[in-house]
Amino acid sequence: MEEVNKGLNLSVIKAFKLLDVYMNSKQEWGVRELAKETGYNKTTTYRLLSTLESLGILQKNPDDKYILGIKLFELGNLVPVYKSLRNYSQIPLEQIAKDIKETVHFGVLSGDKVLYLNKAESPLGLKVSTQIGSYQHAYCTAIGKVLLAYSSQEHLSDYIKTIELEAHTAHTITNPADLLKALEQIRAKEYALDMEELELGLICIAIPVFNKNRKVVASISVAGPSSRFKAENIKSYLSIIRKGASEIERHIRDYD
Amino acid sequence: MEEVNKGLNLSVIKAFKLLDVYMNSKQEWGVRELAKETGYNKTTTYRLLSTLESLGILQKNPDDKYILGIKLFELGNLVPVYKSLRNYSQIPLEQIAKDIKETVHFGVLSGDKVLYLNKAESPLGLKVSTQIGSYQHAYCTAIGKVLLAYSSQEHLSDYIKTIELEAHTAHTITNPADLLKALEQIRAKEYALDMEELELGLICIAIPVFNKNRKVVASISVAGPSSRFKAENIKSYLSIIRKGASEIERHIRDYD
DNA sequence: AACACTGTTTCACATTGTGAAACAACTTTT
DNA sequence: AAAAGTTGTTTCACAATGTGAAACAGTGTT
Repeated sequence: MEEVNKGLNLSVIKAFKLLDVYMNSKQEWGVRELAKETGYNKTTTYRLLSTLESLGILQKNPDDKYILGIKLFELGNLVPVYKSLRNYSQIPLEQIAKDIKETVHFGVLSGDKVLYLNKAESPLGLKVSTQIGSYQHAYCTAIGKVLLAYSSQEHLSDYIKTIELEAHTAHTITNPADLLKALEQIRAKEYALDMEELELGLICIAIPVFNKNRKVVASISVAGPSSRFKAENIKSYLSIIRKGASEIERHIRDYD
Repeated sequence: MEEVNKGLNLSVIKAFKLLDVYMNSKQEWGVRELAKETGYNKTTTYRLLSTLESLGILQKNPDDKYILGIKLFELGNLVPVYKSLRNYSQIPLEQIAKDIKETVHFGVLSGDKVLYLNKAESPLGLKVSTQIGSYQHAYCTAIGKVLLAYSSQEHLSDYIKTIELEAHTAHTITNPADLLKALEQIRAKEYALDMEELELGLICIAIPVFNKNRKVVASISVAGPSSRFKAENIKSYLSIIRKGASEIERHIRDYD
């Protein structure tokens, strides 16, 4: 229909493209609404949605809108990829969140973006809250910059070539040369700062998590409002995060 | 092919049936292996797997076996169903786990089974560890018995009629009349015990979580080895769990 | 060298999915 | 109260799409 989808099952592709729509926007969709969004015929959309509903992948609201169903939650929790990372990070992240009283994130580089695998939220009312399983740009987050700093030379040069460094705030790094310089500093200091580069008022600090071959497999960050995040705290924050990181590292020594 | 699947998309159904196989057993499957398991033709299976792989729903191991992919993890984390329950339970569960030093589970009744929505693990080495998103029989778990005890009369009589009360240990309740009597006691005491009914050496205690209409929407359980779980602790455990439950109840008053 | 496994491609066949249009059950507008 | 919007759902003729036996192409084992 579009390109050369050699021998792939078109219906299945369509079904998942329907589910994909839920990633970027609303939680509830009607038949015609989804049909317009995807460009599929109403009837086709209707039947795919009915099928997904019969499987529990989608479920219907009282007002006939479709939302993502429990079966999908269930399947998602079975995914073994990064599972050890997710499991072993849980308790250390909670400890860090408790000690620093800010939200802690744990992520890996998936393609060109940061994938958030786990988190532990700040006990305070004003806090950062991110969706586990969601993605964020790498160049304007502390986690992302750590992971970029320690990724391979080829991946990095590919990244620089292809990525549009979009300004999210006045502090976002938008110049490739500046980004490379920043990454070099991160490698030297073994931590990254995000000083309101993604969002005004939001500051993050991140460090790498190594496996036994000193390959960086993930990154931990602490994120909080600029009102609480003072320069004099960085040192103590780093030692707390590093303690958590080495706890994780102990368990994932063989991770690759 | 099987019954009257009025107008449903067969390819999509097959694709998800392939994913379903991952729920009950292994994490890695080859093409022919999955074909045999599902009864589908090798070629059909191969093409469905290729399609799912191209979507990131599955991914291939170095040895050509398929495992569940990140995309599925991502989609699973988007599911809004029970999301508020999951979110608001996190911190109270952690607090309970910290206070009691045993693993804490949080679940709802989904169909005839207990669906585990969240957990907080014991800080100790010897501990219970359950897969979030997984299911367990209701009649032989503390959470399940609580949820059954507070479910509607119709649902309960349906349950009793259809469910086979299989003995997992010598302590499992296998007689419908005994189960009904046990549920009655649970309603009277507002908590349930599982004295090694699912697994030898495993003891659980569970209480209901109410919404503002006094409808039970979930249940919290504490699970630990019989060596640590003494009768004299029950009272103090209950008060700790109840504190957590009321914390959750405060947030989910309107949940239905 | 023969066998037993994998995953993959081919090709003739018809089952299966398709989409315009009609329908039914609703709100909102006239 | 009628008309014009919505919505989800069903119909039906048509062919595109998915199917599966068999052949192929790799690996590892006997």
